[in-house]
Amino acid sequence: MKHPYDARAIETKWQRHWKDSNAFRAPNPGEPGFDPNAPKFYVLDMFPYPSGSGLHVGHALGYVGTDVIARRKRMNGFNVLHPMGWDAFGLPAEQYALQTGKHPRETTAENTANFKRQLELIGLSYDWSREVDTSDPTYYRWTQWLFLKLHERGLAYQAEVPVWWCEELKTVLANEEVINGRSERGNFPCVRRPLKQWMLKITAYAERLIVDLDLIDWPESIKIQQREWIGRSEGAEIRFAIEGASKAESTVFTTRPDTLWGATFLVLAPEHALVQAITTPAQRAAVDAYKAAAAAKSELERGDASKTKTGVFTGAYAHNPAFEAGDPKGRVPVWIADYVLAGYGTGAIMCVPGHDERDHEFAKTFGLEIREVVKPPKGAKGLADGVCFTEHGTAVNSGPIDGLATPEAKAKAIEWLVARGLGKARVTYKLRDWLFSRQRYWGEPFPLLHVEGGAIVPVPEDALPVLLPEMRDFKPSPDGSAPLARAKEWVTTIDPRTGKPARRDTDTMPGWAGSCWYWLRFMDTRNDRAPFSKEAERYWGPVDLYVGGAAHAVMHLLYARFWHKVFFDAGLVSTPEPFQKLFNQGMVEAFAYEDATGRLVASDEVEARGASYVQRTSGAELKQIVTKMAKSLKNVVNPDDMIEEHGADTFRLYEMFMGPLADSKPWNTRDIPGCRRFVERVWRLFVDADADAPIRPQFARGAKEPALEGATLALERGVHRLVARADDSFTHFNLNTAIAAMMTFLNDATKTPEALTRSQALRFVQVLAPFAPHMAEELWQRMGAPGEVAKSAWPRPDPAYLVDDEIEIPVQVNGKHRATVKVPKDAEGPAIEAAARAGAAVHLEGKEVVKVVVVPKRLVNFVVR
RNA sequence: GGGGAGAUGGCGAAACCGGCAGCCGCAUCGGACUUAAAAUCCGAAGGCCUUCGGGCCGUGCGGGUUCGAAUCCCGCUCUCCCCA
Repeated sequence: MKHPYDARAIETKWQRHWKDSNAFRAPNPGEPGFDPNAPKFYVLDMFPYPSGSGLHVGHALGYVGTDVIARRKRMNGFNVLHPMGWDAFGLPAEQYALQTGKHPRETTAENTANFKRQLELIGLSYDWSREVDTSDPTYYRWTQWLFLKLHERGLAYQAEVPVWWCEELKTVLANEEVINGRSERGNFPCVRRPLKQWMLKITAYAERLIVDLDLIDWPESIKIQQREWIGRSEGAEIRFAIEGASKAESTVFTTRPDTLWGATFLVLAPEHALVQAITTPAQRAAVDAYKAAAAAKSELERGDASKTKTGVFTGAYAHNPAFEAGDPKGRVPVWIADYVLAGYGTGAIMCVPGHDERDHEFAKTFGLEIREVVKPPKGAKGLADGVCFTEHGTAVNSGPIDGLATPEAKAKAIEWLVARGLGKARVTYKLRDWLFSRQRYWGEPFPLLHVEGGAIVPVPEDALPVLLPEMRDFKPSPDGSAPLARAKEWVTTIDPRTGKPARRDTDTMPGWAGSCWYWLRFMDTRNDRAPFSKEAERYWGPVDLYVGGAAHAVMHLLYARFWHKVFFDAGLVSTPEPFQKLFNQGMVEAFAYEDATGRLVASDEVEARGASYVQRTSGAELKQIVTKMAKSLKNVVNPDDMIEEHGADTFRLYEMFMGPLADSKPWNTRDIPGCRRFVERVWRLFVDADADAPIRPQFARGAKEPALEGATLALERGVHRLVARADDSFTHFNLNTAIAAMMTFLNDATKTPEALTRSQALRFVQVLAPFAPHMAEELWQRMGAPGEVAKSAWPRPDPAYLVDDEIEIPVQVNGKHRATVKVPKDAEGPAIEAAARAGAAVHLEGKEVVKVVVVPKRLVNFVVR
């Protein structure tokens, strides 16, 4: 064989060609090769954290998807920006380092090299000249610079915030390292303890983060999740004076100011600043004990409404401002309870046990007064029936607002409070300010100096980056201070502005920091005077299509939007939103096997016996289930192995052929040969492996084009249908249907290979090109077509070829399919009906036709009696 | 606990605006080629029944709307994902 299909040879050849010719470099405006007339398209993957285990086939799904889209967009004439980089700072590298003693810088370099090798093996058309690494000083220099922009605008501040502390490990732990109040490592008890931390004031943007969701083309489900997360609620702040000598006052937030007249007690968060001051000596011991217990709980446990309510009386009383001074109904006890969170609203609530579930439970548990102030509408159950009524109704026992429906009662109550100076309307959000400090080593140092007198000043721009000091031992210190605090020479510095001694800030930024602006750096990666130039941003921004897992629905996508909006306000970017369209690819799952007891059996111990599966050692019958890929299940599939065995083109095709990009679906290595066969059949259609010629003569340059008739005409229709179906697949991201269309065309062409023309073959290869780019390029070259298929113009389907002259129309009787008739494609209603009557005559005989539904080009339905 | 997505043959799936359910593959079975096997090519195939004409059932379950529902509405079950 002189021209066998040799995936490895073809793929190596073209990957080298793309690299050597910078085929996918996207020049910026003003650079050589930039085409100002072409529209731009910025398609971005969520960049990966380069873990030690490398890419698996699930990561590859999104990357292959965006690559197919990017390649087709180039063929559609767009300037395509399609970059890739590494979200390289973060906890896992540091934990790995603590275990192995290998510096995170080394492991990160190895891991990114491995990731890049894997991505290149897949034949992805990234512009590698724009590669970024968030842990590289040339990158984090600008992360620090942008942080200072936030700092300048008053959006970064320090606060005492509770963090997880593990006494046993003598360290601060991140949220994700604490599970049910115990350390993930070692399972030791943890407590929340206050520590001074950097916070970012994302709450200042809460409203805009909600409102601007209307500007972007994102899945509604993600928008809903973000709105939920931000959790806007309207209500009022009301001031309750505390009884006694102190002039203390407690401000509560409520969404139901109309129920003020039913507030019979207050509950403060255990951490509330007032607690200390108002607790009576008799209650002090109980209060202190309760506070200590609350500190050990996570917010989840505390907020869990199903749990029995706990709380402690402070001994103090407050005055409900709805009532006259001295009115005993206005004298309400003040409790503390852990279901009230310090960070939400004002950290204090007024309790209306008649109309709030949790307050109701609490009052019943502790024997507090329950008063009805909202009468349920007719038919609904209320306090009279022993039920806590929380919906809208009519105000009763509520003085000035009696008789009003809940919405009006709310408004009137606020008016009444404002008039008396007792409260005001307020909107509050569940969203909390963002804890931005970590007491960790492997992250961006804060570019801040603590100078004499306690002030904190930014490091001047020209002194950036503040380099992460070289340290060998970066375990957290036993006193809870950050590892950087031990880099003594690094910490001790001078303030370049005054020449006076200063101390560096020793916290580092969280793993999210680098991903808060990377899409901007990609626009102008090598800029060393600014994070990115205005010209580049104005041309490339915003990202047209952002693809990643739905896992990042809130955290990353909210943080990224927040930073982008700050940049927008600072005049650094020209759009209020960073990502115009968002698309979530599905999870790639894998089969796993469980035995009769439900125990999981590793995939490599499983053998297929026809349609069933058995355990190789025991012969026990197993059930196939679908679950995520995990090392522990031994069902992780590595793309390297797949490519080694079948080639990158087959691998890419299978990734896309599995199903719609958005769906979760199981990887099934057994299915790959189908795609492999497709690739080989394409090759054989074009190349006679035993001949001398690199391509069958009928497809070579200068080959005679047969007339458009008979089988050739049928194939011509097929090509147009193929392109139309492929185009359609790109609007819905169900690229599997484009591949199905190619297979259909191939099946047809294989039946009458001599009828296939060079022009049809070229167009087929063009459609193939985004999916199987190496083979497409090879065939394109062998056909002697000009340039590269990657840069050729995507074919357009001609509607005239999309429909046959005669079409088949189903005929139904009473909605049941009874016959199929052939009619000319433009046949009108009466003609179709006549044909249908004839076609379904047997089924109409002796029946009375009551109604006929004729949908031209679609169907006919006879309704008979 | 809250939020999101989903359920179609043995398996992955297709089906545009409500109009022939199951395109295209996998696995399976039959045939051709071969000394043989692999590869390749051709063909069958949702289930049940059949007098071989065809008939009945069928898109997680139960209702509804409609000439007509995988698709729309109401109620339920189950699965997956995310957050803390």
